[in-house]
Amino acid sequence: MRMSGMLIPTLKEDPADAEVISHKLMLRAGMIRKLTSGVYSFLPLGLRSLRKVEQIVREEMDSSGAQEVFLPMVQPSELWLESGRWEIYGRELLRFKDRHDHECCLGPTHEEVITDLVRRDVRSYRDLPLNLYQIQTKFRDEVRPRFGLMRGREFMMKDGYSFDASEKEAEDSYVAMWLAYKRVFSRCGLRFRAVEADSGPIGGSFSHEFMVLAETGEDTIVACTVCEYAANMEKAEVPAPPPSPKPEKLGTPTTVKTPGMSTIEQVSGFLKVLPEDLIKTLILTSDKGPVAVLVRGADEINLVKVKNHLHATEIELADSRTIEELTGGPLGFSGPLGLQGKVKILADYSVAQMCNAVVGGNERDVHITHVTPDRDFTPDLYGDFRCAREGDTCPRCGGVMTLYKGIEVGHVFKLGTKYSEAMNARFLDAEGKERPMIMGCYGIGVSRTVAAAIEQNHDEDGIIFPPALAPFEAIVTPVGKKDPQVDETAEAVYKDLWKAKIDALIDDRDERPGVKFKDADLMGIPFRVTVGKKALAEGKVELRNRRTKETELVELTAIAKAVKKGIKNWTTE
RNA sequence: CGGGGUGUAGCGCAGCCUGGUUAGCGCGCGUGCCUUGGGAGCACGAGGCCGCCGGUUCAAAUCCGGCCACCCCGACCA
Repeated sequence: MRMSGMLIPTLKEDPADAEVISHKLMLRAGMIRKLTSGVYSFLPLGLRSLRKVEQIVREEMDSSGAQEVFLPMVQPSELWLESGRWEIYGRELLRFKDRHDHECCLGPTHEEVITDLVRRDVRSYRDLPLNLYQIQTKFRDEVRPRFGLMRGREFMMKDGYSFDASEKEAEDSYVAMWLAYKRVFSRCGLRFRAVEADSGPIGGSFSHEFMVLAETGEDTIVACTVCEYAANMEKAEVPAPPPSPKPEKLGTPTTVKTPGMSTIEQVSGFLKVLPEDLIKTLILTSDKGPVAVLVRGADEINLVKVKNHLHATEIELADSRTIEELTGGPLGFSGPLGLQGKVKILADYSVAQMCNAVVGGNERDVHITHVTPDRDFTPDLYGDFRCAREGDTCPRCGGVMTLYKGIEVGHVFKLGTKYSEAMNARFLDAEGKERPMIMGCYGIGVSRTVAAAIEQNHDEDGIIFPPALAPFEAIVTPVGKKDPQVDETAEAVYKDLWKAKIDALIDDRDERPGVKFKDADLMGIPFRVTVGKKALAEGKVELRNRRTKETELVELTAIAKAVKKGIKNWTTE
């Protein structure tokens, strides 16, 4: 393509309303423009990158046996009432009425539509397994859209759904998608990890998130430095530490006045003890009743773990009134002593090892020191209820765990029979028995993947696209406008690159070299072929790598080959 | 939804507190000259419902009230 005729409105300055780097750079490179909050137009350059991701996804889905379909974006309320999600989905689901007063919504996801489609036309186990996917715009009316394409309301998503006749086959479908996703993100040239995610009531390892590693990620990943184990923070297991003997001599519980000291920092500072010698007592309410959870003062409670342990669907920190009713003391002074029998007490494994700890006194301005678990109180159960920390032990291999920030770009999830039961998607098995299909769902945030690639690959000059996602793989930059030989050579090089099936752009604008170089860098084109008088005198052109900034002189006749080689050997550190 | 902030030319901003000529600056844009290896220079020029509605005033970008939009923090979130 010729740059002179293209709409690539680059900007010198950062737009004021962009915060994260991918958002700033996509706006500056002329890839996207905002229409309204969380809704973006794709300009030619942005669309080309989006299409690159789509194409990779398409190829990998097709080659793993999935079939592409295209489902409606406008959906009738009936389907959502049937699945039960019309009531529970909340305001993220954009609802409206058509001219006949019919309730509709914009599809935030397509379980209902796909299940409806399949149940109408699939009756026999002979038609299974079936794996259908689409690449389409989704709309989720996010409470707070932010960070450009990272969390938009309207975004491009690949969503796929598998239908199987047996658990075994459903697992096969899941694994096939898991492998396809690994290939997709590898081909995109991204540094990523597939991490175990919370799968709620289904349990097991049937939910994986694909995380692009980037400092600006909203999610925290816990990964082993030795083995392959990686999980998101909600899910990351923390194994019970080996039992350690308690000292012979233990202090006696002593009541102390701690006026106005309700936080861990205040109490530990006031009593001159370390936060890890405090026991934090959190009162929670859930649909399974109230519960008290104990963790060490330095640890964070993991509500998802508690929720799963209780088999609850809702859980939250109790309000001050509930705390006073349950413990007799105000918020900030709860402790395990005297709570036994009143409320179920769960304690993190690490609490069992503590001795001479400080706990709340269940009374205003009172704490109790020298409390030792299992002597002064006994929890109903010890378990894994805290968030993992840097340096924790790996639950698989005993290695050391470390934390990363990540951007979720993909999610594979075993759905089981949740939708097939609710919506009656059944088939006849070999024995002629009617059974619900077993489903899985698989998503890739296509537009988010482009943004994540930029978060991971940029420098002070702009984007550094991996060739697989770059809007163009190479840009031909003639410099020295007055020289017809330069222009003619640049044209010839440009045509050579196309002949070699390289996605090439030629900067044929009447601009000074500096402007062309800056724009090429900003757009993140991986390779720049500079055609200038000096090198041309020797029959050569310059080939520059956007990432390494290294330049080599290449014979005119060998330039296409050199670019090909560069693309093939591209590495992201 | 709670808290904070911002709306002035395509982009980035000043002016507002302390009301008063034709509302400024940088970038970008157009024309001409000049220049051509890292966002050149000079000259001329186009471009503004000062977010919207109302109020105060002889007079409002500026003061007051309401509304809207957008951004950030939090809560929320498959």
